[in-house]
Amino acid sequence: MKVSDLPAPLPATIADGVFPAGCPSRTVLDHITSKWGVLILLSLSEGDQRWSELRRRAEGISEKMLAQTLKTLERDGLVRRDAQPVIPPRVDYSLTERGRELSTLLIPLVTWAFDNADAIIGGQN
Amino acid sequence: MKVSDLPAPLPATIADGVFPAGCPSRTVLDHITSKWGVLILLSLSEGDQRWSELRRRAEGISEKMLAQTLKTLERDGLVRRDAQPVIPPRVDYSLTERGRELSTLLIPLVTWAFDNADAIIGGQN
DNA sequence: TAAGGTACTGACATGAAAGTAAGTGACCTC
DNA sequence: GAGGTCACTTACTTTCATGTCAGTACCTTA
Repeated sequence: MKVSDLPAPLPATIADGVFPAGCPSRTVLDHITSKWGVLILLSLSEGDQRWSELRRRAEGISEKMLAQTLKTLERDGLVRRDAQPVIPPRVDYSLTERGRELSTLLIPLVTWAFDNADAIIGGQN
Repeated sequence: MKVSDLPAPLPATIADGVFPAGCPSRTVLDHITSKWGVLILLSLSEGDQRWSELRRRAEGISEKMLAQTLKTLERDGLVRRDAQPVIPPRVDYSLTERGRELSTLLIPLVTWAFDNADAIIGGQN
């Protein structure tokens, strides 16, 4: 094993503690690691999408959860909502700069989960 | 259903769809993005730790949740449990190779959340 | 005339996740 | 022999995330 294989050290604030309860970072972490949050962010990292596309792509999501998750992500400044006043309605969702930043970190994680899923779940007798 | 049963390999499958409901990768993702799972993995990335140390560092966790989370992570092959038959008992927890791999992906994410938390939460009038 | 697409919202139900609190066993110290 | 330490387990309760379903407003296609 090489030294370079070791994980990068955590910032001292995080390392010691792990980090405080009730800290905003916990809330943010909860949002971005939520069941549907990850999926939405990932889906949008592929490009702008409409409500109905997201609904299809985040397989299994209910309309209520889609609305709720999008609202949270929008409030967090990760997703942009662009409603056009046409009939029938057309609403496009896209990542903000911050959202794109986040998705670049999320992608390796999800890719890893995807690659290791069989070994992890399969290896449990 | 196994991930390896899916038609296309990696980028395409994740990109398109986002990925299937009921897929093992969703389960794995749920484990590693769980509220306490992240904190435990992160804490252990700093080095081996005992039960009581983890309890302190993952601030706010109950004993029940600590036990449950550790069990899940152990089953997933991410955490190693080393119990010494001494009195009083001493149990050391550490990351497996797979766990260390994962933590290298988790750290940038958590660091990002930490760095952006104030801007995200604060920016919501 | 009816059915379907589009992007939602709101009321209600439920089930899983999480918290609370107490108990356990083997020993050691006071 | 009372109380403390350590690493848990178990039973019970509460909270919250999520699901289900119905409704809205307007237009298009069959």
